[in-house]
Amino acid sequence: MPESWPRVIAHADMDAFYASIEQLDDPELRGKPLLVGPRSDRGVVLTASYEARPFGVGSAMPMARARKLCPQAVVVAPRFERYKAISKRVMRVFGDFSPAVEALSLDEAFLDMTGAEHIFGDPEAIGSRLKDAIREATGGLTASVGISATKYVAKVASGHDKPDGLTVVAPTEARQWLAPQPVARLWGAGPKTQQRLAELGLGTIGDVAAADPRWLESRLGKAGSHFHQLAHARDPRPVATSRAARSIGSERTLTLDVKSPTEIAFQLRRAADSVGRRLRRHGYVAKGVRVKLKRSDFRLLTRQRRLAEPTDRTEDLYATAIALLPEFGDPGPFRLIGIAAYDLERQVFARQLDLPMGEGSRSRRLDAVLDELDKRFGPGAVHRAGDLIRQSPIGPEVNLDFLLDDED
DNA sequence: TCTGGGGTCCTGATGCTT
DNA sequence: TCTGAAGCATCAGGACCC
Repeated sequence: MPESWPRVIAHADMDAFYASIEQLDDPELRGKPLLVGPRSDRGVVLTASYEARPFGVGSAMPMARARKLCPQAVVVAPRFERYKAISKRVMRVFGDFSPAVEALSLDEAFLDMTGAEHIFGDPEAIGSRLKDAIREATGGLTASVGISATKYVAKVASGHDKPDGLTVVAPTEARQWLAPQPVARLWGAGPKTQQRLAELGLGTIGDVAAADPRWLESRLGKAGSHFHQLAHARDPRPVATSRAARSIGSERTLTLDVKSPTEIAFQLRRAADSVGRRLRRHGYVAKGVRVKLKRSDFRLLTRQRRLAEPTDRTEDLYATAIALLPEFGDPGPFRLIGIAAYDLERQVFARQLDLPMGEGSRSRRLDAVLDELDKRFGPGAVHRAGDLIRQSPIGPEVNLDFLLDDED
């Protein structure tokens, strides 16, 4: 590896992922402008195919506007299960190239390829082999790849020549390469920050690099010094292979705004059910519940409450959400209703510990589990709290879900 | 034109503890 | 016992990303 490459980081980004999958699955859609998103007008475009983009249509655009701009576009409802399945294939390809893969979403990831030149060749060779492998594994989907020595520059590079692009930026050239690009390419600078930067007379990444970092921080807070670092192509963040979730939520924009307490309660129940299911599936308990309501005028309101006991039970989430409602002091109507579980903690499932499932009534089986834990960890090392055994020396929690016959 | 759903992180206000 | 400052946790809101 040349000494000028302290790390080799690739960022791979699938091109118009959802739309390309729809075109792959249905040859009729190939070569046509296509929008993936809700068929109703109350929503936004998830992905527009490259044929639709010349009409000015892009993701996150309100569906109603997209249809006006491109009336001939075919609209397809998203099929997330299908996208997940293809994503798995793509991620497996990434895993063949590097043990250090950080997935950012279904369709993009960072790969730390440091030291892999001996196997795959120089950065250009790595990039084209990666693209070929993706195309082969998916039956024809393309990805754009950026390669540099930092995550940030690799990310900007992958977006430089879309679709089906490959951009390699040597670390010695990174700063110069970034300089003429607009501040919109700063990762983390959205519309508000771009506006602020413009007011400060900063239009390009080079302008940000040339600015005094203390002055930037005084104007933009922590983000100011962060942007200054990025503008100098400095980004020491490692490719993080795993991260624990911090919150799990479910929210829905309703077809019509709702005001009736019954309807609000029904939506909270639906959201609590979805969140509870996902907490249990992923082995988390939550220590807090947050309710989210969006008024008809789009003002977003949140209220949250910490729980006396961590939980993954739908009933607890729902009851807490209902109890939070009076704290909003706003009767609605609301266009969006949602719940999030936050302050998550991993728990160890009794099944994973190979504890006895026991026989007979629930309380008899519970006694059997407690006896076994006493034997393994000493009397009193664990105790029961609700439907969990807490303070286990082998993990934060032991879940007794399997004793709950009436659980879903 | 009229604004999704899944998240993360940051900031400022507030209240509790020492 | 009172008071204030410092430190910390929590909460609500906002910006951002894909």
